[in-house]
Amino acid sequence: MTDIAEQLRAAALFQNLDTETLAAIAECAQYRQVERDKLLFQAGDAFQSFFLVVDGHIQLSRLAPSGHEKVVEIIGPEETFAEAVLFMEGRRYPVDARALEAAQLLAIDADCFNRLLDARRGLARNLLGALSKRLHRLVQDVAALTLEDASGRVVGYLLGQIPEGEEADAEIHLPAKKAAIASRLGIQPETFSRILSRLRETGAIEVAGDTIRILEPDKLYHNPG
Amino acid sequence: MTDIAEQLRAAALFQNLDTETLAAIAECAQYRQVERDKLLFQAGDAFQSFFLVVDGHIQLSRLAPSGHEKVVEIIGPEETFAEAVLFMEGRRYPVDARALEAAQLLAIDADCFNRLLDARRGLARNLLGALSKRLHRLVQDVAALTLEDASGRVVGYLLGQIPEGEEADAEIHLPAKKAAIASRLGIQPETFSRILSRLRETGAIEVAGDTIRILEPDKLYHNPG
DNA sequence: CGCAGCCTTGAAAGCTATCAATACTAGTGG
DNA sequence: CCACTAGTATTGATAGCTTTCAAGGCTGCG
Repeated sequence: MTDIAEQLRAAALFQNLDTETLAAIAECAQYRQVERDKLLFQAGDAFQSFFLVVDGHIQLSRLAPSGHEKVVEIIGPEETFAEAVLFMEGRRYPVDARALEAAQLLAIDADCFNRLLDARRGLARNLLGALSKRLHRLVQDVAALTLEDASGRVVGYLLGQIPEGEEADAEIHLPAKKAAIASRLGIQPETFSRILSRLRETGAIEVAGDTIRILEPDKLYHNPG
Repeated sequence: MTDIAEQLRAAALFQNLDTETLAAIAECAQYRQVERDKLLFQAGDAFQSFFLVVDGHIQLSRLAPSGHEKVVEIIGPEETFAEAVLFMEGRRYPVDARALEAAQLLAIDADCFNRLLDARRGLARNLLGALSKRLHRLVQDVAALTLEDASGRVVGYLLGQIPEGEEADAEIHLPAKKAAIASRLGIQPETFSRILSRLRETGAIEVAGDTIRILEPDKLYHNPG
């Protein structure tokens, strides 16, 4: 098995595929580096490939007519993005993709992958699963944006970042600059900072740079602004 | 071709499928009526089938811990919903589905449809297309919720409701009670009402019950609260 | 006619954004 | 090793938009 196929296997999108199929996909893929703060693609660009993050973090964002930027998602290692564009009319990327730090990616060629899609059973199913999961997360985001206030969204985000099986005394590493995370949560950086301060003052969390330790999960709730 | 197959063909999800495949799907489907305000399913219910709206409108909503209800989407005739649940872990509906008015639906059995998915080429592709489209819309929603204020979202919604090729003097019929649409837009009914009033006062629109006429599209913009 | 539900309108309170200034951090160069 | 600088984060004060609470108006139906 090639190096690339090995990387692919790590992604949820490509799990449970036979080695032959993985090898075929690997033929469609090639490595790509992006420097910190560089654009990988821009909203409106013609769609050529989708991506698997091998190392680093990529930020997907949209620009508003007013000039404000909104972070839609922050993608980390072993996660894929832009797969959905394969099936969208127009075949253009709907968002900007920017590297938050120097990142290594695998670019999977759209046309090449498309040909595999009909031939290989299970591949379409994997994609459907991946899209459904993303869909579900987005629905949750929309609900959070309207049902919860800023504190609630921050708390929800922190809880969602807790690593598996580490409920007590969890330590979270923020995957991006605080301003980017604030945007992802639909709030201003200042508000994000203030909310963390309040949580810190109540003894719920401990903040040290981009590391946050959850001390008392119970205290996270009911901290209105 | 059966009556059911004919209905299926209307949905974007089942377009460009050969008649044999359509007939096979029709075998998985059966009619279902829902009375006004009745629940079709509830968040947490075991997933058994997804739906095509033949007539009427269905509202998908989520209940917050606080007891508030948020409308995620309003589904009209020839549209499908809950397809994504087919591929989600847990196999439970993530939202409530309620009829806004007496509605007729086609319920497509999940297990039955699932078996077709592997056998029939093109079917998976259609699903992928449908999910991608929905995904894209949700991303736009998320962006709108954070990039635009309440007026901007209302205006965006109105523009999105304009029927094809009717740019000038368009007439819009609101598909649901104003309170439901307000929730969909992430605002309170009072705010929705006030924003429509302001647009009316500026001469941009004309409101008569659930019918809205766009008089001067240019005036829709730049009407801060 | 009268009731119930929905929508509209008004006034006040609350949350978040904005503007502004100060700390802090990391990387650079003297 | 320290000073400097640019970017990032925090903190403060104010303004603005939206929500909330309340009351009045409208419409359709029994």
